[in-house]
Amino acid sequence: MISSKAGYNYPVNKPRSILVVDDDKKIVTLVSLYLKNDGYQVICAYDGRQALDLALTAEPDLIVLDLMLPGLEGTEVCRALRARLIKVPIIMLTARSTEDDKLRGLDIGADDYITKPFSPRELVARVRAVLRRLDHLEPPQAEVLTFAHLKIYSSRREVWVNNRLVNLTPTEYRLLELMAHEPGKVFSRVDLIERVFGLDYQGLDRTVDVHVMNLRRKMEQNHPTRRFIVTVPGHGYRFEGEPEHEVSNENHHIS
Amino acid sequence: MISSKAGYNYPVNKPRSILVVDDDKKIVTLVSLYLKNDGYQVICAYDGRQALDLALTAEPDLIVLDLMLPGLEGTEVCRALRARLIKVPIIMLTARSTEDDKLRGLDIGADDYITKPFSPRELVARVRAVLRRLDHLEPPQAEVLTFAHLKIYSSRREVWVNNRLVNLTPTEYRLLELMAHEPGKVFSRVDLIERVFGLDYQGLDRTVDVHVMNLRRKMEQNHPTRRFIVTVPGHGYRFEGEPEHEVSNENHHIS
DNA sequence: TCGAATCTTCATCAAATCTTTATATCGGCG
DNA sequence: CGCCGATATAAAGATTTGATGAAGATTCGA
Repeated sequence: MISSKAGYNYPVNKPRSILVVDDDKKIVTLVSLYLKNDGYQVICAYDGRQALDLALTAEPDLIVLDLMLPGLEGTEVCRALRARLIKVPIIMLTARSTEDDKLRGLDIGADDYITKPFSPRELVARVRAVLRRLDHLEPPQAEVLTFAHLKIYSSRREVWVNNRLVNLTPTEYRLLELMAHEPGKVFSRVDLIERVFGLDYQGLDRTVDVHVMNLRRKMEQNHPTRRFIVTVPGHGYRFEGEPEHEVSNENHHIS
Repeated sequence: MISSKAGYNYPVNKPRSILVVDDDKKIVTLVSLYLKNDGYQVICAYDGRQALDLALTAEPDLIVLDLMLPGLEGTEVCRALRARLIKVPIIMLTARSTEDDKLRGLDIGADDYITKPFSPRELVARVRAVLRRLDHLEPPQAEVLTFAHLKIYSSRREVWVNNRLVNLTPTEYRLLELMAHEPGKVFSRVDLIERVFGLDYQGLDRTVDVHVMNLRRKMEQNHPTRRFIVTVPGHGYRFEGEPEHEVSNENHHIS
């Protein structure tokens, strides 16, 4: 399997190979140049069919894949690979920067995306970042947290509410990610402070309130009827992952 | 400072005991104060010999240990305990913050260290963190308390009576959780006050009556024929919980 | 170094919660 | 039956808590 090559035990000295796929040859050439300059071996493909073949036979360590390709769409290539349980990291190139495209890329299993026009330098940086992440293979952490109307992509630290990107500060993101990992669990302000700011934090615990408020405001801007973070009076906050969780004490029956 | 009402953090189950060792009595006193305020039982020692004795006889759940001690060095105490395969978690207090000291502390089997001068709050936070880390390894304590027509989800702080959620105030929840942990045991009003509000509570013990009444009203709204909290005239209250009946299928309605 | 983004603190208000007080109820007992 | 101590209940007042807006402090990158 390809992914084993790109993973944990990969020899440090052997150069990584990267498959670059785009129907625009100029782009492929430019990107190859930069990647080679950074010490990678580069394989090229110019359509989807070719890309899929090479992905399977050459077993690259990473794929840079254009979303729109002649013959076989980039998304199809991605899906086909994932369907075969091939976990090689994929960075999507999206022509337009519509949110739809970005989301589509992440949803079908891409590890990262970058929108055209992009600087080759940034692409190289992202390649490095993705590979580094795999090498460290962080404590097994869900890469994507999915709930009704909410997706959290931890590889990019991105949060999407109702298919729209939410611009969060680092603190807000960490708060949300922490709580979303254990939906329903009540976190006290002290819990949150210790795990978001560290054990040596000196400030007031009321600070959490403000961050939660800002988080709510930003998220509910995209989904006014849904409250993701619920106050538990006297004790703290919790993330509600289930869309239909009834929180009233009215006299109705639960099936 | 963190404004958590003293007593809210008191563990429902058995309080943890912590051995604090330092030759500086002022430090011991200060640390003890903070730990007690967080709901721990504290034992003190002022030299290494005493520390080792107490560690063996009192069997504390955690030790806060100064590195430099008269008589027997902290490192020696630590080593001696580990040599006897005693795995009690140890947090080292190191006077200086040289990398050497830190490493030495961790090398000889400490679980964490903190360098002087330190904030008592940070120490308490580290104590909590170490204990939490250990708890994570153990089979988690009863996450759900289940009785006939009553479920208490402690991580969610939710109480369900007859499959309906009951909206409790913090005090009501704590009262119920405390008593439900020992069904049948009679709690005097003073017992309840001390464990729910803390030892420094100033009010009347009659206050408990009111909370019990509110608790009953809310619970019996969902199950009029059942009295969960029974009065024991002249003594206090006790929780009556029958173990849950056979539940074969979740998809039935209760009428 | 400056400026923008972010974080922290603070003041205020409304709502939830807690405590006290006063009165009602209950059970046992002479 | 009426008294007594103890508990239940309702209601009023006091306190605490959380939401929120805004000001000041800090951080970070250009």
